[in-house]
Amino acid sequence: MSETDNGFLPKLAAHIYDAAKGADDKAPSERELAEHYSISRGQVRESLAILESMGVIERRAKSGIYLRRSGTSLETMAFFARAGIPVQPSQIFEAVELRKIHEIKAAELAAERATAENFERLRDILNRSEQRIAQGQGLQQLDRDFHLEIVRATKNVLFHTVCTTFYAGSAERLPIYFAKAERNQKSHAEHMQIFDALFRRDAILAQALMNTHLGGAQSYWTEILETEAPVWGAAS
Amino acid sequence: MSETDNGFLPKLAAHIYDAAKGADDKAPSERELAEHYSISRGQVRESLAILESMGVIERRAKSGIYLRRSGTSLETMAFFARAGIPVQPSQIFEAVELRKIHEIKAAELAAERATAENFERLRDILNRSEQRIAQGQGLQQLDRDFHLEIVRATKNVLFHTVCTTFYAGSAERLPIYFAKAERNQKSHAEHMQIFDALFRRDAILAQALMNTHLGGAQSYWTEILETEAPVWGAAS
DNA sequence: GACCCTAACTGGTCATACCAAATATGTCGA
DNA sequence: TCGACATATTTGGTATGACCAGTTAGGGTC
Repeated sequence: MSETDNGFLPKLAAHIYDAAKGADDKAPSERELAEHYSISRGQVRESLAILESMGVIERRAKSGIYLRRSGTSLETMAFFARAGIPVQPSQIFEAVELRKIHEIKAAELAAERATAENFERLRDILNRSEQRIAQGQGLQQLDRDFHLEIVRATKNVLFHTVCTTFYAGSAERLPIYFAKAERNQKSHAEHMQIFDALFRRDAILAQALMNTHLGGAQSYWTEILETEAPVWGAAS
Repeated sequence: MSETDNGFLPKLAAHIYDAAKGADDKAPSERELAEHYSISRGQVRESLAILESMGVIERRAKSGIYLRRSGTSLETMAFFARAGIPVQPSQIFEAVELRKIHEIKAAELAAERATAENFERLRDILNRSEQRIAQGQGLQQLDRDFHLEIVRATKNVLFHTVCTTFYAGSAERLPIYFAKAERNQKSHAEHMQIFDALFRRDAILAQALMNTHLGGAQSYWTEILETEAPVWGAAS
């Protein structure tokens, strides 16, 4: 969740998921988990309290711990992805649509509000993107940086937080998209165009370009969702 | 955060906030809190673990518990509001802007995707709004229902979840807006117009109307933010 | 007044125990 | 054979007490 994330929580969630999915959604008992990780029951309970507050599990008194697959909040989705728990295909489609809603508007606002610092960062990201492409590597991380920097340029911190959470939830499946070299090049070229539009403060053009840019990704994912099973985000 | 919310968490958060704001952001110790609520230290620690995972507090080993005012995630803001902890004015402004981004687009999508069920619910909300206005009462709850029903009509569950969280975070200050009768009438009239546009599947008009509708609220809050201190959401 | 040492405080962790409800097990009778 | 009932076990919920090792504050010294 926050910076205090110690890494144990996703591990525990993944453990519970693995054990629960084949056992009627029932997770191991607190005492079993404590013994498995060689920690006290109190520590297990602290972690379970957090997982319950996030809607990942449900604790029924005198009965057991049960996995909840219905959690659809942003934070929960991001957490699921981090823990390697697959999400529902419909959730992915919805996330992509919402991302489009956010970032087209972000492009418009960024064209108006971006400062020299934002442009500098964007330029740096584009330069490094070029290098990575020259080396034949995917630019999933830089793609994320580029888009989030545009959101940051809107100067709306809450907006940035929301979008960051979205990317955290999709981090697992971005590498699939950027596996093909042609997609990297196409993406980079479009990023360059968007940057130019932003730099020239052309909000209309920036919106249009972002629309096209994300539309391509959207149709790609739509296609994937219609043909493949939910293999992304599978447990490592 | 989720349905398991027992009501103790907001109370504890409010307690910590009250004690910490005048003491260099340092909260009472675990042992003090345990004695104050007549529960064991373990129970206190479970609650504190959740609060920490939400970014509300920070626990420094061997030192103490400290209030964090920087938490800007959606869930955290909503939680702050529920616990009666005032948020920063800038956060309110950002939330309003983000709400505008969301709901204008929601109006467009709803015009295309709304089903008979959605229209039925909207009609019901409008009817009840009329009754409330006739009785001279504010329609903060019905306003929320109206806007969220439009988002629901987009058929994007994640979208609806995000917007619901936003409203949860602003529930404390809505009554202020709807205290004046003229604002209620104006709001209701605009809702009627928006409904007509949606029903006629006129996405362009629906967007425009929603833009105007939210723009009015936005300028109102901007004005408030510039003139008043952050009194909304004050502890009850 | 600056500095240092010490004692109290604090979060982190563990072990143990008891409760009561839910669940599993085994027994007995039809 | 199978259903009904009594019993034993499991499980989450909660509380108590203890120890550790840094942090912090107080007191005393120079």
